[in-house]
Order: sequence, then structure tokens, then C-alpha cells
Amino acid sequence: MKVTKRAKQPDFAAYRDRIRQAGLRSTQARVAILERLHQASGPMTHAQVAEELENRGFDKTTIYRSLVELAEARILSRMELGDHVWRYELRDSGDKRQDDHLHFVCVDCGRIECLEGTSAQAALAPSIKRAATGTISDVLLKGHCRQCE
Amino acid sequence: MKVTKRAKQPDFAAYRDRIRQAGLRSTQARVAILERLHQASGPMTHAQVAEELENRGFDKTTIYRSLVELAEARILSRMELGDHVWRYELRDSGDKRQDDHLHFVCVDCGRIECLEGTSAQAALAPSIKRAATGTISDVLLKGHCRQCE
DNA sequence: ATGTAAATGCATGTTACTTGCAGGTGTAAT
DNA sequence: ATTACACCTGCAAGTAACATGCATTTACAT
Repeated sequence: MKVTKRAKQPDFAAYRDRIRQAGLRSTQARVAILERLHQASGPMTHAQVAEELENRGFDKTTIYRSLVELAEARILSRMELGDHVWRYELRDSGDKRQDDHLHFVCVDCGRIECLEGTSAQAALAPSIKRAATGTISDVLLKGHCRQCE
Repeated sequence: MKVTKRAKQPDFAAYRDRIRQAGLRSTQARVAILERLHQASGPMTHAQVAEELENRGFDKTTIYRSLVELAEARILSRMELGDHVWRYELRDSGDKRQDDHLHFVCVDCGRIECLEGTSAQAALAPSIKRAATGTISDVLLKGHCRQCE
């Protein structure tokens, strides 16, 4: 499995456009958040983003609020991986399907892995989709990673 | 609390044995917890169990601690279904495989469904198991239930 | 350049646990 | 049955991760 590593440089102008297209104002805090998440190799917690950006003069509450707003605007995705902490990840604007990739979380060490390119639908056996009492949109896998098993 | 006379009654003696076999003392609070979870149709939160048992004279902290201890003793299973709240469920002592059934949670109404009889392994497409970087032991499905979709 | 609605920063509140400790209780050994 | 003592309980206080209220500041359409 290959961990996300974005090669492209952050494109500030593009971030500002995306924020505005969502009906939000393009503020320094929001651009800084997108920039930071762009460089992350996986989802980041509220606290991780806030701690880093506090050093650059942003308030923790602003970061918290902006993350929620950006997630509501579907610029970020917000997820809960079993440890009672929200994590945020930049959505790829281009490819819609790339957004709903799976996450695997190691219940020992807490490491998160993104299984890019695999949609929730493709991951499930057909029998499960028939058995489910609704529409499955998201799948979270838990287990032990190679280092921990 | 009403107990049906005919159908499967909770077996207090069996609960006491199971608690003691785990190296724990069989206390009223712990037996009451197992009894309550036995009658539940799905996983219950800390708060749900605590609120009910507080009326019967048990302290909330005791319930919290007992739930954690019983889960550590593998008499209960402890799960997080995406809303930042722990839920507990009685494990069936007999059938090992019955323990790892799937859960489906509706992201709209929060309803939890147990997909009994379907193991995590059977739910996944073969391709996913090859792609994963470790051993998958648990799968959580999220989506919209029939009422909400 | 300017008005105004949106965003921010600081303080405070909330939820869901988590921990510390004095006193009570279940168990094994007498 | 009694006793000893580690384990468990109840109460209070603490903590982590947000959530909210409000006065001030800022983005951006005009």
C-alpha cells in the first residue's frame, strides 16, 4: 500500500478560488489550513493542525472552526477513526471518486493508512451490499498493521 | 424492570462465573451490567447503561469503570461507531465467530444495526485483503438507513 | 475608499469520560 | 462462621476535545 504523497506545490491562488467558490471568504487561516493539509501524508487531527498554526499566530478556535466549515463546504473530509478524535483531509477537487477512499487504522499503534483508489463500494463483497439495510457510503477497516501484528 | 418469564432469562449464576473466570470479583454492579446488556437489542453507550443503573442505586463512575473492565476482560466488546461515544455489547461466550459481526451506522439518524452472522472477513472483497497492509479484524460500515435515504 | 456581513480572538461552557482517594465488600484462608 | 486484605465503590475533582457567545476585526462587493 502506498501512502499519499502529493508532489505538486501548494497553489495558493487555487485554494483561494476553491474557498470562495464554496461561498466562504478566503482568509489567511483557511489558506494556511489547506496548505498544511496539502503537505500531510494522511488525515490530521484538529489538535495537530491547531498546534502548528498557533505558532504562526492563528488562534486555536479559529482553526477548529475553519476546519469544520471547510469540511461542511466539502473542501475537506472529516472522519472519525475510532479514537474519539476528528481527522481532516484535503479532498481532491478533480476526481470525485478519489474522495471516498478507505482508511485502515491499526488498533495497536494508531497508524492511519489511506487505501487510495479503492472506493467503499469496491471494497465490499456483494453479499454485504444485499444484506445491508440501507446505502453504504463509507467503510472503515480496523486491524493490526505489519509492524504490530 | 420487567423480565419475561418464558423466554431466555438472564442467567445470573453464569454471569457470576464468567466474571470470576476473568479474574474479576463478581459484584452487584457488574452482574447488573451484564443483565442489562443481555436484554439490549444492540450496543449501548456508557451513558445509557449508567443512567438506567443509577436509578437502581449504582454510581455512574462505577458503571463507567466496570464497563471498561468487563471489556478488557473480553466479556464485553467495546466499539466506536463514529459519533465519539463508546458502545458496549455482550460477547457471546460460546461461538467465537459470532463476536466479530459487523455494525452499520446511519450517519443521519444515528441508528446502529448489527449485521449478525457476517464476519468482517466475509464482508470484504478479496482485492481489499490483498491491498491492506496488515490484518483486518474489524469493519465498520456507514451510510444511510432505509428510513433516512 | 467604504459599508457591511462574515470571520476572528478571547473567554467561558459542555460532554464524555478519567483519576484520586477514603471507605466498603467479595473471597480465600482460617 | 470469622477474618484479613486486596479489590471495588462512591464521591469529588480533573482532563481532553471540542462548542458557543460576543465584541472586535477583516474581506470584498460596491
